[in-house]
Amino acid sequence: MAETLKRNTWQKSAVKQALSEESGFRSAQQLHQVLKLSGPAIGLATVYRALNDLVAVGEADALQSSDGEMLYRACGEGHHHHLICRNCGKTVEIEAKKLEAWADQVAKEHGFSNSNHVIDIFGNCPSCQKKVAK
Amino acid sequence: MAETLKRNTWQKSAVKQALSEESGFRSAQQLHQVLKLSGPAIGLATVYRALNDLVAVGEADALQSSDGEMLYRACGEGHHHHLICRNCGKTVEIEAKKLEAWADQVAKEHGFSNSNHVIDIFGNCPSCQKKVAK
DNA sequence: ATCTTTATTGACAATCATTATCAATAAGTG
DNA sequence: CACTTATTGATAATGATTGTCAATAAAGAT
Repeated sequence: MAETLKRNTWQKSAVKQALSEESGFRSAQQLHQVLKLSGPAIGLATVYRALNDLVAVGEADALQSSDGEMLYRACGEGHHHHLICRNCGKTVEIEAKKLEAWADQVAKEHGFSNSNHVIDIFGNCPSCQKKVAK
Repeated sequence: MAETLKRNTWQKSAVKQALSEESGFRSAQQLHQVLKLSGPAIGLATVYRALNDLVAVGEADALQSSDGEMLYRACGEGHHHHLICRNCGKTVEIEAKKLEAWADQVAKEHGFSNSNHVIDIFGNCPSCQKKVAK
């Protein structure tokens, strides 16, 4: 019952803002790098904790990358999906209203509530294809 | 070019069969346990290698569990997606041929090659909804 | 069946992301 | 200001997965 009360720290704010300034998904490690550069020193463990808090409160979405890394993205402003280059990380935003509807529909059909979804496409972008075209 | 030729070993067969005898998704570590019990000693690394081979050849599907473990499942009649309960982890397989096509299509439109995609829906399954319905 | 080549194995070390520890710090409150 | 304790952060610990490399054993050739 005792709702362990949360305190506001500049670290939490920093993580939250850093995440919201990124357009796509970022790993905790990436965010830590960004934060280390653009401000006071911040601990890696703290970044992880802040991100987990954000996800718990629903202010961030999380997904696992194909290589086992956890990726985070600021949540809220209506979400879109991404087409991501496996090589250079370049991302293209994708509109997919139909998919949004489809996802919710499927969840309902199976009696699932509060549905969320993760839809991302990975591939090799044009410029990276040229480079690899040995 | 040089197609590194594959050899048949009892270890590979054992992993393949062990996986096919399981109904759902199993981790490499789990399979290793099973194999250690029901047969000659087999190395953990070997299990990982065998599983990766199976996935590469399309005889197994792989996905990441929410706690970062890689899970494998026998057979690979094309890949499908999942509806996953946030609470108990129960998963429902989803067919979505249209989405497969859509994903590839989108990738092509943007000049991306070798496209992959991740489409998963999260929610609270019926039975978990009851429990939480405090 | 025996020899040869080299893919494969397996025990263990090495990675890498993430979590746990725990003393020191600072947020919120009276 | 003083006090309580959530939070931080440096570091150790964990745990899954991959790399290493000498020893082993497929598959083909003799």
